[in-house]
Amino acid sequence: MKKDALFPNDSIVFLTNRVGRLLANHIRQAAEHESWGLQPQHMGILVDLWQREGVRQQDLAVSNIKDKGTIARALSSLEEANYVVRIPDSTDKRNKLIYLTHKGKALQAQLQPYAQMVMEQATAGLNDKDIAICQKVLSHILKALTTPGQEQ
Amino acid sequence: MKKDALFPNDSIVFLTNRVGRLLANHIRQAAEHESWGLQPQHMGILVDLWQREGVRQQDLAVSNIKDKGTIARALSSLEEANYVVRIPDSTDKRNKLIYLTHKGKALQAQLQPYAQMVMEQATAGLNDKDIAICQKVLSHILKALTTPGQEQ
DNA sequence: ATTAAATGGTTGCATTTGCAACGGGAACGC
DNA sequence: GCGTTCCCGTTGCAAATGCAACCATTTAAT
Repeated sequence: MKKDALFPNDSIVFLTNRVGRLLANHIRQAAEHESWGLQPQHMGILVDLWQREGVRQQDLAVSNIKDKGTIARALSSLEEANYVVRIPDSTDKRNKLIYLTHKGKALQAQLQPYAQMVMEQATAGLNDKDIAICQKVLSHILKALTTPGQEQ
Repeated sequence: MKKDALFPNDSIVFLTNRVGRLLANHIRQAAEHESWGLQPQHMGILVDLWQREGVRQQDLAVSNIKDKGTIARALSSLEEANYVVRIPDSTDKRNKLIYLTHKGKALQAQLQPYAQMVMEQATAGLNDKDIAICQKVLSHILKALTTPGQEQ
């Protein structure tokens, strides 16, 4: 049993936590001098929307691993800043479907250089295969802990 | 240039963010029914202290990637709960050195089973070599982004 | 059909957080 | 010596967050 290595600083638990905040901070700071009024919380939501629009707030809450109330408030400011719109769902009036505005779509390409710059600095010296494995492992963990009832 | 894959949900930036919070949430919830009055923020600080005691608050702030004010308040509650003590540094009276109490040290072994349980669920189906590579990549990124002036 | 249970979004509240300002202490200048 | 600058910890403030309560709507039960 070499399994005592759960709490040490090189364990996945705490590495993901710290690397995650670190990367987000760097990208945000790199892009900060621009005129976009982006708050830290907004990035994760926008990333989701760049991949799939028309989702419910609840969907965004789940994939962002945040409370639905938190998402609701973040969307209010994103809507106020004209990045997204809330469209009532005609088939189920409880839902509001979230869509990007033109401004919200354009932001992806504008932020790209900053994200790329940070990632290049972060991964300099690493080979692409290891990075791919890291992504695979993290994706696996994400799925393992979010997919509701499977194991045992 | 296959470099468009920075914002997608499978990029390291957002995987680390979400997996990090997810793992921390799971461990905390798994251990929640216990009597320890632990708050989410406390875990990261304790992990550091389990590895090296007698550090300054500033050191904890840097390694936890949090504001020094945030760390100061977290330590106040940890101190109040009798997990740590602040010892004034006699050689430099600006510093306060943080040490674990007996209760704080004992907590590591008590939390271990919960952390292990969550990690086993999270990494079931992954091979140890890939997990090790993932840790290596994340450690590399952590160092690359925290070591002040290096490349370019 | 009517009632009960479940779901989605909003809001109040308390906690957590980062930022900035402050004060005490140390290091370096003169 | 004295003053300037820097570093560390603390605290006020505003923003972000989770939780829970609430309302509207849908679905299930009878």
